[in-house]
Amino acid sequence: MKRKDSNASGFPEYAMMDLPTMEKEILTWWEDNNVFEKSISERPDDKRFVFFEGPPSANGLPGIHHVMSRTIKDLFCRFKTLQGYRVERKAGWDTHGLPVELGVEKKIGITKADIGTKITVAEYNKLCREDVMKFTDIWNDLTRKMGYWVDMEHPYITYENNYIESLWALLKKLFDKGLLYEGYTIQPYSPAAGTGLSSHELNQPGCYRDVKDVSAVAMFKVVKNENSSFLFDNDGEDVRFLAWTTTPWTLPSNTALALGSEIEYLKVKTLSRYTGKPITVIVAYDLFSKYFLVADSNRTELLKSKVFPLSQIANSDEEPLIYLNNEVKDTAKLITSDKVNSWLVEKIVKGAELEGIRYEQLLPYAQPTDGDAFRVILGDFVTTTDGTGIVHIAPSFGSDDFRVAKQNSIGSLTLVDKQGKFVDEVNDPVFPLDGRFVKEAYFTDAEKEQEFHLQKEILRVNNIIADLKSFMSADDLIVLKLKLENKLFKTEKYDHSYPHCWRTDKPIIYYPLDSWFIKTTAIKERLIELNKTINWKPAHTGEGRFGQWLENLVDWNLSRSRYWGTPLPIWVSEDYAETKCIGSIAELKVEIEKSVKTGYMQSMEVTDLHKPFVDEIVLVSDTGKPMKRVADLIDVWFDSGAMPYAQWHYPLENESTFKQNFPADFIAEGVDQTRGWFFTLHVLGVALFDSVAYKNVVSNGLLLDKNGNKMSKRLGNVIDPFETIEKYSADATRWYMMRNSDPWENMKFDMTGLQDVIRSHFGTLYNTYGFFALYANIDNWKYDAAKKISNEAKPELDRWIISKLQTLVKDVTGFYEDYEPTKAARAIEKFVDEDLSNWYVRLNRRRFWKGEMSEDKQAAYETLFECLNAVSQLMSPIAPFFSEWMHRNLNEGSASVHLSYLVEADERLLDKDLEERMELAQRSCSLILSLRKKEKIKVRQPLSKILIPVVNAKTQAQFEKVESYILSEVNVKAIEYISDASGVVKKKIKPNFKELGKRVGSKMKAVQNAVLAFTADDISQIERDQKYVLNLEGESFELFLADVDIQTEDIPGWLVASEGALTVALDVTLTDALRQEGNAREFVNKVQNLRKDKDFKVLDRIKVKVIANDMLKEAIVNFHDYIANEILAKEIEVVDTLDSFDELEYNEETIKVYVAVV
RNA sequence: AGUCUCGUAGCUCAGUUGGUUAGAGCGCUACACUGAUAAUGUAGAGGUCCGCAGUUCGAAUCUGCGCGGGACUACCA
Repeated sequence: MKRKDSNASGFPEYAMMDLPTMEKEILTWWEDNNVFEKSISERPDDKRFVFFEGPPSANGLPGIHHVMSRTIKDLFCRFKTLQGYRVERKAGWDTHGLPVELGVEKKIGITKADIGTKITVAEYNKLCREDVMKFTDIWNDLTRKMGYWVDMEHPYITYENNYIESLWALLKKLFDKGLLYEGYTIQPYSPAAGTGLSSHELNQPGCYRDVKDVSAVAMFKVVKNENSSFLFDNDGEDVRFLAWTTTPWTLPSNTALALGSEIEYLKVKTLSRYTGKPITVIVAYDLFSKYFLVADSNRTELLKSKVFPLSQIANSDEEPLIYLNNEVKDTAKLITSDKVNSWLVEKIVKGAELEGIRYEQLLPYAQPTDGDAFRVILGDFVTTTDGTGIVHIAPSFGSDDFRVAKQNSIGSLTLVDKQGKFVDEVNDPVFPLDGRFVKEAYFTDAEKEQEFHLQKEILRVNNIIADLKSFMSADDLIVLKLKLENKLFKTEKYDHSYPHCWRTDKPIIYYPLDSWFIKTTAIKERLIELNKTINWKPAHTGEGRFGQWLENLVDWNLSRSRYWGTPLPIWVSEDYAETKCIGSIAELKVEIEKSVKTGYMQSMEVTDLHKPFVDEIVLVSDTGKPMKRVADLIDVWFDSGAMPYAQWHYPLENESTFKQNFPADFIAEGVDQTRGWFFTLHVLGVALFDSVAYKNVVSNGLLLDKNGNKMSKRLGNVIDPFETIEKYSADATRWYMMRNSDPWENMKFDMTGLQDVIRSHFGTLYNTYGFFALYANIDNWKYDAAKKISNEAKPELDRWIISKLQTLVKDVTGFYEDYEPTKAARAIEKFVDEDLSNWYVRLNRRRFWKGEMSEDKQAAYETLFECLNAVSQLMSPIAPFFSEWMHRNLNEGSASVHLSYLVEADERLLDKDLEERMELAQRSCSLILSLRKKEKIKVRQPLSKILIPVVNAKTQAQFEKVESYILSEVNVKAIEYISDASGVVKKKIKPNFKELGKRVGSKMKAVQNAVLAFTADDISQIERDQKYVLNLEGESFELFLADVDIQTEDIPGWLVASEGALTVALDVTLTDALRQEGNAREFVNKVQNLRKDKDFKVLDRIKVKVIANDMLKEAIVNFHDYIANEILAKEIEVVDTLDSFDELEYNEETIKVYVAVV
């Protein structure tokens, strides 16, 4: 930054604040002096603060939101360094995963289908490896420029062999603990492509498409037994559950029905619309009108009112409510003429009462062998938004189904194979289903044609459809079958959006697939328990979002069918009877040796743990069978969740390093990582070491544009971090982000806010420093701790700001320790702006520039120096550059502020009384200035007297100590204090609701009225006696002084202003003497401005000649010395004519003045 | 759809265990101040505290039901 002073000694002074340039200079200095390295190496090895860096994906470009999250990471690390901790920060790169694969595919113009044909897996992975690190330079550049201190020279990289080897070792530990198992889960699956799909893939554009499917409401016949008998009128009654499905092909695999426990269900007598037979159906109340004609909504309400409340139903003698064709009310007349509109509501029950009721299997092609089945269970996912409020459960074809079935020990049927065809067991004498595709879209045209002829023939032969017109899908056939068997209530076409496979364009199905899992449910309790020991910022993320997630934990599916990632180190024999989990390269080599000896493979070097190399390895089982690696890669979240271990190549080496660095004291990432990195870190910490992985975690919110929209390239509202830093500086950006709102809130990023921060905070501080440097250099003052003036010897204002500073140090340290950066930043801002700049410096300006060096001056320099020095430390975590700049300016030749040790608050320097009276002074000044303003009397015009009513001696004593500040600030000669006894003060009283409300409660209104009715005598009485007995409707209350607020309302004859309990009155009478003095000050002001215009030096002596009017003459005569002293004039001469002069506006007149340096 | 979260002045945000006149900064308007001067002060205008209902003597604050924004998870009969 451009220096103003040419001489190198003293405190540097600058021409203009230029933060971006300042930062570049500081960066160079840091690098030349290895400051970051020193900030670690100079701290003791045995006092560590452990930080984990969440690895960003180097595959994408950094954005402004990275500046946000990294500011948070950086600032707490810097803060802990100030406190004397050693804080190592190892950078990391997340390098695996689908985005990398997709990036490469886009780049070279292939699709997944081309892998293995147009390009080998080896070539493909090579490209991924090259491509993923392409932006590292840009990342490193941003890291440097934003002042984020992290070790970019020794990062952990998730694709490196050592890293992967660590992952293998950890997986093996899990395997040995029995926490790694093979199981199956319901996943999106494309039969046509023969592969499972991830949610990423399903969420690609165009995957969800609107299709028309056949939906069916099937009827499940209730088995009458003890549980269900209450649903039956007689033994012959045919009671059915209605359940809706958009995938009738899953009905043969139905094994349960799910109801909502709080949902109300109706038992309704009606007639089958297909067979005309009388049936009784169970359907949700809310959906009743969807299937049965109800005249109008009033009827629905009536229905409800007649059958409710539930508690009354049991012992109600009332007739059941019957509507027939909406009119006739007679059970006997329930007849066949109008099937849909004939109904009779008999009963209403909650879902919970129906739990456990059994029903007959709908389509008994096969029986489940893995559990009980065909029961009513309760599911929290059941709604009444559509369907019947009863959900058909096919555990193999829906994830909710699977989960709820497992919870209720319901058996399952998987009557569809991996090609998407019904298995042979679905063998129906009439309807050709076995071996056929469940979705019409899977058939080729030729197959469809062939199948159509077959269907036509068989339906004709069986006298079902004489002449079938078109192909029937599996859904159609099943619906037809149900219809014929009186198991169908209704069917219709249904439009909905359904996911399709992006490779084949065919609809996907949900299908149980083999996958490898980490059994997180086995350690669920421990995960929850240990989570409670983690300090989450904000707390609700830990308790709410994360806590809930843990409560509803499912096992972690590790398997991914991908190419570029960490291979699962598990080899299995062909019959799956034997399994080996490999935990290291060494172990793998031993196994390869064995295998080579057996002859299953050629000897080979292990150089890369990725596909396809590991897949070429065939091991030998203990019983001598060949073993192949399972094809899966693992979830990339395992990569990053394992970084506490793998970054050190632990557990294969570096045990002591690991132990020193686990668990983390602190981590921070975006809130979107709650179920990502925060979760996987936690799971692995608990599963492997029964420990939390981190003790404190800050999850920051999203960064939005200034209108609250998400930043996106499409909207063109993306903020470039490099441009922002270049233009406004990193410090201002960091400070703005931290001070604007708590980091866990979403933040609207607005450039004008950034400019405000520069102007108001950095500008003020820069100015304050500049002011200090200017005068300290004139006096050639240097800080010398040995010669310090004791605090007691310093004036009131100095002790005040020092006291304030102690509070600030204490508060800010506490805020940082609580991970509350916003509170810290705001406290610092407030101190700098309100206390230091706008009160301390403003009131003290004279002390700095007036006269020779003195002890008082020294005290002022010392005080301001100490404040600036402490502020630079306190702000250094958030604004590392500016604080460095100020610190090094203040302490010539010193080391970095980031190597310093944080000041501690000295409680002895705290003086609450002093702070209180200074606040009285500030508030008084503000009131008096507002009075002056109201009367249009400028501050330059002295006034004679202020009147302040005081309630007690202490308050008066407090005022007296700060009297001089008030008087000089508002330019008044004297303060007079009056007590109540004077009787001139008119007061008003009102109840203190907070105090009184606690005691009188509901009588508050009456008490309020009584208090408001107080006379002046009543008020003096309570002030004198400290209490007052109040009579209210025969009861008496003791009212104490603390129960009321008494304020001065008016002082007759004075100009009065009040704020809370503080009242000031101002005497605005102007005497001649006052007027003359005012005129003198006016003249001084004008001449001072002239000096400045003429670029006189601050210390230049001048001579003055003036053609004065009478008003000015008088002032010059009576206040000659004062004027001369102020304007540094050796002589002031009143003359009649002037050859050369300047014109000055003086009290609405123009005067001629000549000034010159002598 | 579920979970979490946010909603206070034109903008960005405070607002303690509920307490009666809801605050700050910026911006706007007006007026001052002036050897910190591309700084500063004072005043004014500006609010259905997202809505409705409830609890209470009293609700921005507590409860319920909605509305709107956002995130995550899920995509389901």
